[in-house]
Amino acid sequence: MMTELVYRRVMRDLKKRILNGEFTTKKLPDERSLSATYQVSRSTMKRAMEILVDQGIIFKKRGAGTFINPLYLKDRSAFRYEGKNLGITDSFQANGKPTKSRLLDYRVIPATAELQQELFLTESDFVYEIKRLRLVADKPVIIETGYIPIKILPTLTPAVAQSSIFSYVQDVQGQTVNRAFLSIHVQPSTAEDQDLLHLKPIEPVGVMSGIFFLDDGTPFEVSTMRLHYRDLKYGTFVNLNED
Amino acid sequence: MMTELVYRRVMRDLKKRILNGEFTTKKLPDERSLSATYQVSRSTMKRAMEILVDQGIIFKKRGAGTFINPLYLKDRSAFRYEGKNLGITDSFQANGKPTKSRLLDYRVIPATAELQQELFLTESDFVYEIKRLRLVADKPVIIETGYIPIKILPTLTPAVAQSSIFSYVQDVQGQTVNRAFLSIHVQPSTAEDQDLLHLKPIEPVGVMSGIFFLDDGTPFEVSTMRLHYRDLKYGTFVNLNED
DNA sequence: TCCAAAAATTGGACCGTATCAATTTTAAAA
DNA sequence: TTTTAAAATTGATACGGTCCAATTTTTGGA
Repeated sequence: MMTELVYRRVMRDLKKRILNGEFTTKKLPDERSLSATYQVSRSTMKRAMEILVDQGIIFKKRGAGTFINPLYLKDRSAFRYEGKNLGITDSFQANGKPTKSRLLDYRVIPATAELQQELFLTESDFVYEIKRLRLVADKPVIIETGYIPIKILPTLTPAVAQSSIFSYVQDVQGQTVNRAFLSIHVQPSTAEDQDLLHLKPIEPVGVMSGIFFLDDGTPFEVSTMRLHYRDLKYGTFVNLNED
Repeated sequence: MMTELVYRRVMRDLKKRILNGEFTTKKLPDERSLSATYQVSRSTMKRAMEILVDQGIIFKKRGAGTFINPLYLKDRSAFRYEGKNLGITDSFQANGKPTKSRLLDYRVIPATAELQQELFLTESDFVYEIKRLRLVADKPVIIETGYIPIKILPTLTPAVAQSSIFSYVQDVQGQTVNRAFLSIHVQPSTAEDQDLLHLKPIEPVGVMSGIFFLDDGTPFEVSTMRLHYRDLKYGTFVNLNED
């Protein structure tokens, strides 16, 4: 069992205290005092607080102090924007939706030059090529083509590929897929798109492609998802001051 | 003029070097060497690199090293809605081509139910409705509609609305817009879309909408951009398991 | 040659310090 | 009382260090 990291413990506790309304003034104690009460260094305290800042729960003003975002307490559900954009999270994680999956293709091929690049492989490496059609309520929604290095998942079978590969990874390897680099765009549809996704010839198709990483940073899968444009929904928080 | 922060200088330089292809092996020197060459502490080096990790440009593997995300270098799209350039309200760049902005509409209206939700307003609140057409090389590319509460920016004028609202906020209120919730989808086009963006009736339109927040968490603006679907491109780094 | 153990490498967590900048508070002056 | 200047507060940046965990490389023995 992994011992919980200090800054996460502090972060969680502080968050809990905020939600419990322990800070009636809407102002938190200063960093130095907080780090003293938690018996951690100020750097760790800052790290914990920074996460809450990113979540929009608190904000800091140099020279003045740290304050609780009143809107957060007022209506926390409004801060959970996830409800609006089930688009992608759904296809990442198997969260209880009535989705089915049909295996269109499943084979092992040598890694192409492009795949070698993207998954950090060599010429001698092989990958699974997995093509699936995802159905929601028996309607085809996503055509997904994914490539996974054999050496990462030597025990993969078609049966597994048909259901959730990600949870399989978690079971077998104890690792989670939790980061991805995604690129989203829309392009003219192919005949196959039109056929499977019920698109008219002139209608375009939505494409989400990206690399998925394991906990430890290993590139795990390269995947392209093609979907009806009406299903292309994506929402995210963006920090604007990072350039 | 503010002297540039050390970690930002290092971050920018490293980013530049990566994009220039200086690290052919797709592997960066280790943190300790890098901090030595940049003459900064390891903590500062980590801070600089962490930003690039968040941007999806590099990723790290403990014990192994730091690597360049191969997808990042490839597929650089026409528009990059990243960082500051995420300019729904403000500056967005298009490969150095000259962009113009035409004010289509500017009025004050009562906040609709939806706006009340998104901007935390009440029935008695009013908002500016600002509609602009953005042109790249004299061709209309984006139809943008934004809503800003009067009580946040009582002094806004059409002249300002045509140029940069964000920097205006900074000047007048000393606040920055530094976070946004951005959502992307595609929907059937309206007659106006078809007209302005040269879409055929059956072709859909790309929509990017965002809620922008000030430092203190106040929602500052709701904005919607409608654009030709071929221009709808977005790259992002996703973290799935956050508390 | 091959394999397992040991060593070196590399990123992660945490600590503590010094200095600075923005803001608020206090004290002094008008 | 009001205004102004100094002092204290508070978060931000930057430094450098220790220890640890994951991975890779080297080494030594079978």
